Amino acid sequence: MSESVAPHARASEPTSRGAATARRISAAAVDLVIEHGYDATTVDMICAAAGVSQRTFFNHFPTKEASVIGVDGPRLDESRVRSFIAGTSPSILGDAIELIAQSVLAAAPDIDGMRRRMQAITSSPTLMQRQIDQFAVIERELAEIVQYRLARVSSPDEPEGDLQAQSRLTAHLLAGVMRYVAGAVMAGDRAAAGDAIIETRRQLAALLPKLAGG
Amino acid sequence: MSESVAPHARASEPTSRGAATARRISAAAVDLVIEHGYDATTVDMICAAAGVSQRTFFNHFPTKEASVIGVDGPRLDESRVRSFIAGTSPSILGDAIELIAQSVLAAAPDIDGMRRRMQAITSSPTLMQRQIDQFAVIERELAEIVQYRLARVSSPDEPEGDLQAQSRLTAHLLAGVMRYVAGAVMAGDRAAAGDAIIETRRQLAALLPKLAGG
DNA sequence: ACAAGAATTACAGTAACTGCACTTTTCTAT
DNA sequence: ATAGAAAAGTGCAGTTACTGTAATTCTTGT
Repeated sequence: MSESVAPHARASEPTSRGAATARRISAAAVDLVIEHGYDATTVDMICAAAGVSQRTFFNHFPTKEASVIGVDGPRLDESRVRSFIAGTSPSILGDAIELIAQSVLAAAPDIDGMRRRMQAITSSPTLMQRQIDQFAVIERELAEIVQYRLARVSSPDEPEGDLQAQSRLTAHLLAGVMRYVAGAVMAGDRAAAGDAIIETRRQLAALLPKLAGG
Repeated sequence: MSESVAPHARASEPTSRGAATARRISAAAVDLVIEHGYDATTVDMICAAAGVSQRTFFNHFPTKEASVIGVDGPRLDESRVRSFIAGTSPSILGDAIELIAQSVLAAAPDIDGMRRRMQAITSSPTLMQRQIDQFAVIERELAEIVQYRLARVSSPDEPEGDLQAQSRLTAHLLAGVMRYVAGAVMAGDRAAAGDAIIETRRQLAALLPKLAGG
């Protein structure tokens, strides 16, 4: 049936038959979106390119968008979370940015594939928006983690409700920062994502005292 | 044809014929979404309730979503922007929150209608997401405004590029804060939106020094 | 080899949205 | 007041994303 199922990029997992076609579909989607743009790419086109029926497409991906950006957003790395909570650096926000960035990077086994996907995503505001939304999913998780760390630098008589509110607030703040980073990277302000993150930490360090009113 | 076009709530503008039907459609949409939920409400249902053809519906609203949340997001009030820039309060973030909140409130002539719309929006995660996206539109505008204010509390030898980056960052941060406020209001943590804003300012004042690393 | 189960498929249908050509209503100039 | 222009509304046909159902083709353990 299928002539070949991509002879390259077979690094770690055996990946069941189903997952293989999912990757084939996703790859086709990314390619077509890069070539024609998101709106001009129909599901039928993707199916034809992947050698698959439309119904199979929707068995693997809930939406056309998902076939390009992926089904699941990034997850926070368990061990990195632990060291974040235990961290003593004065910049909680900076540490959190690092935590997120490292987790995302760690979850990307295929660098080249990720680069292409990024390229496809930047071609459409819709996709960029969804990508950002995906990041927001870890917000709740993040709020919980920040609360532990925040408790250590707070005065003991501060009510727990405040601490919880501040943690949630921090998580939303972080989402804003990540959004800024994403924007900076996509706008090409910085060559690599790593540079953008370092730069953002620097700006943040200079900015926060002003906002807080030093 | 239409039995009556809502005999109440005719306060200020004459509002051309076209705008009137747009309001009729939107009102029908909000009502139906509150009753059946967003997904279970079809465009055809809205059209029937508004006494309008489907084609007319899409002449007034680009999407089904727009008929519920509105076409345009909030705009910043001109005079309030001026006094924000001229402000001397130590909390820039706090002032900015106030600016946004007041602008949004000022743009809502019909309190009861807004309340109903809010109720409809909260019934669906999709709609909530779109509502938040709408807020993001003023981000660019906000970044420009913040830059003027930020320039006054920065050292004169700080490069302008940094100032610009920090302004943009602040705008994204603010988007995060507004998102938090929206979430708090919708979750019913606070009775009124005004309370939520005041409370958020308080939490922010306590939080920022910790994040900055005092 | 064969039965159980997963993967894929065709088919038919719903719902959002668009372009086009047409009718009706409203506004404006005389 | 009335004609003519402009705006608002409509019907229809078509595209595209997405879903349910039931039949069909692999894949795999024994």
